[in-house]
Amino acid sequence: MTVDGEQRTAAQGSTAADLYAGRRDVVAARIGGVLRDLSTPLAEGDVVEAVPVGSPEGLEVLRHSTAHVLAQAVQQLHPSARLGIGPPVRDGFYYDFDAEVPFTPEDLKELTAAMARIVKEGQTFRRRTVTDEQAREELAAEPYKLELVELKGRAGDGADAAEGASVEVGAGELTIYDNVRRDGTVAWKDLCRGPHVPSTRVLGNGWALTRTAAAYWRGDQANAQLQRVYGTAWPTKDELRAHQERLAEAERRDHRRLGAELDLFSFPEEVGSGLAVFHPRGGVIRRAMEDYSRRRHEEDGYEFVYSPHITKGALFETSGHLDWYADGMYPPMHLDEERGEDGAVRRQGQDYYLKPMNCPMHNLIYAARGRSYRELPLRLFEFGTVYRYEKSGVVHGLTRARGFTQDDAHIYVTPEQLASELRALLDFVLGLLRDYGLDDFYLELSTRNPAKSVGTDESWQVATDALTEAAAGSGLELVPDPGGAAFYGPKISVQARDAIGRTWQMSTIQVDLNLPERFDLTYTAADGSKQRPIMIHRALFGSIERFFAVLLEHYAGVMPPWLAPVQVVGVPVAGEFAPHLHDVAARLRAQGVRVEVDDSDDRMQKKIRTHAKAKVPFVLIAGGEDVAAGAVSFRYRDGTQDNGVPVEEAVARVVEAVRSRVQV
RNA sequence: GCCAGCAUGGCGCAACUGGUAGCGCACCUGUCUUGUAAACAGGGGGUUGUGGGUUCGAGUCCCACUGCUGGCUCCA
Repeated sequence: MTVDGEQRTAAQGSTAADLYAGRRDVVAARIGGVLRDLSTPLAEGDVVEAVPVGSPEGLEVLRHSTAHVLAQAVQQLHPSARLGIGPPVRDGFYYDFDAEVPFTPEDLKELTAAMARIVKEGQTFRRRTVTDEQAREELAAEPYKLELVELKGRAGDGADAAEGASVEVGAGELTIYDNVRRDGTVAWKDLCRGPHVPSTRVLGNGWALTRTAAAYWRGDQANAQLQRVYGTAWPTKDELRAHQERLAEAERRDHRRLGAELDLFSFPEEVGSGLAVFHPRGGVIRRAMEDYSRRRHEEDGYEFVYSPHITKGALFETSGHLDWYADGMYPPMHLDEERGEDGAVRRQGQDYYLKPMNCPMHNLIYAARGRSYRELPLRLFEFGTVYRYEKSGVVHGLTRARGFTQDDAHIYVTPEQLASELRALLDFVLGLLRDYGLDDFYLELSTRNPAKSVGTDESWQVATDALTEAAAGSGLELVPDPGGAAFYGPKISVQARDAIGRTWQMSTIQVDLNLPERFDLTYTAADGSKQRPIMIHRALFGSIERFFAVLLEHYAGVMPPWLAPVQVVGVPVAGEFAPHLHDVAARLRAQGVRVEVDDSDDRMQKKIRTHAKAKVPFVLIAGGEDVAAGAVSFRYRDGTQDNGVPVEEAVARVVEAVRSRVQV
């Protein structure tokens, strides 16, 4: 047989476990290309590869096995709990249960203790094949597992019955895993495709339960709600700790936390859920972001428009938004209705809606007069604030708000212009994102969902082809997202990875042949005929508030100087040196630098601490030596110093850092 | 919207099984002021998210609402 690329012979009846007896890190084997348990007997000619616990597949096996131990613990402590699905997920696993009483944090502690006992006991996972018949019999008390068995019998193989279901029932035969105690008795069993680690001991102490949550059976809101327990699992305790440290780092960067700490924005309860107010310091950052974007758009041929926040409902009937998204819109205000004394309507009222989108307004601007092909591409841009009635459970800081401002542009082109405009647009978008400090991207192509879309197949094909071509031209990885498009057209979205590796959906570019139709938009072509323009929707930040949050988390609040609320603070070593710093500050201010001098009666060390915590990019310190030399001393945010820098040079250094938008 | 948890001065937290609110930072006042992350002293500030209930008595118990957190569903 072939073992990890080498020819070897093995005794009759030996297993993969025998081959890797000396390697404790091997948790499974790939035999003939299929992931199998180590206990699998080998046959002549088998091609065997080790699956180490640290490999992506090894981690999945480890995590899935940990999920089994969790389920065993749950049924041990809560015998009436019925089993749902328990797959591995990123960094860990979950298992869903139909439990009479929802789990509490205390339950989590008890479950952890019960799991630790099972792990320590060293139960082995034993695989056996069962017929559908046997499975139905053995799982008579597990209605959810039965449902998976039934689904397997129907179209497909059941693996697509629900997210994660593939770990329970694979293609072909059904298998049940018994958890066997040392004395040979069966502690617990579960319908499962496997494979599993050989013994619960392998799990060691590299796992932890993290939280409980509710989840709908098979991911459908119409189904029963199950109790989900999440956990994380790693090959070693050190790796578990490292993972927990990464979570702690993400928490330290949380924009909601930094927003309060740095006095940038808040969500007053009096205003309403999901509605932010920006404080002066947050306002500076936001304005710097917007100003730069505005300038770049001007340079790239965009024209700026403005539109109201509220409109009559008919506009959203024309656009189709009321058909598709009425639930996500704030309910209408019914205005102007008059009734007689008999209660009968004398004058018909009107429904007004807060706008959830800017595009219908921009279409009206386009349609305000006849358009010539000479005007195209016509690029209309607006920082347009929109309002969406997000469901209460999804509102999340600035990243999922009920009121937010899109940097929204609609570009009207002739069919001939579409391809080149898209290509240029993608360049423009990526370039601008890089200027804000993001530089690791991939693209996603969201295509038509037939159940949720309007328009002809041809128009969707044209639009999708144009986007695919533009994406290919960028050289970036393109991930398909079938059915992910909005109702009016396909889209490319730019996904950006931040400083700690998380990905965020940033810009979107959508090609739309449907709204121009609905709004009956036309232009006069060179031959005098009326033609239909194609519309491109694009948002670069998506939402300014959300982009603000992403940048804040990306930089962990340590904003590059051009975005920092206060760019320079002068700290005199003693009060008598303050005038020197005020002179320096005046020179900086004349160059547009946001600078303050700390005249408070704190001691110098305290002032440094204060401004370090505020993450001010440049602290300029001046004492007797600096004044005598006509210099200042730099203290950077990482604690490094550059002392005795001549004032002229210091000013130039700060101005250049701001101008070039570098991080310091 | 659903499930669970949480809500105490601006921020972070404390107050045993119900006995009438305290600390640190921040803020204000005064004194102090020479080299890179916290000088010292004093002071002000909370009807414990809102409304109702139980109780002799509620920050602590119950109900509703509002908001937040973590998931699920959703995200034009």
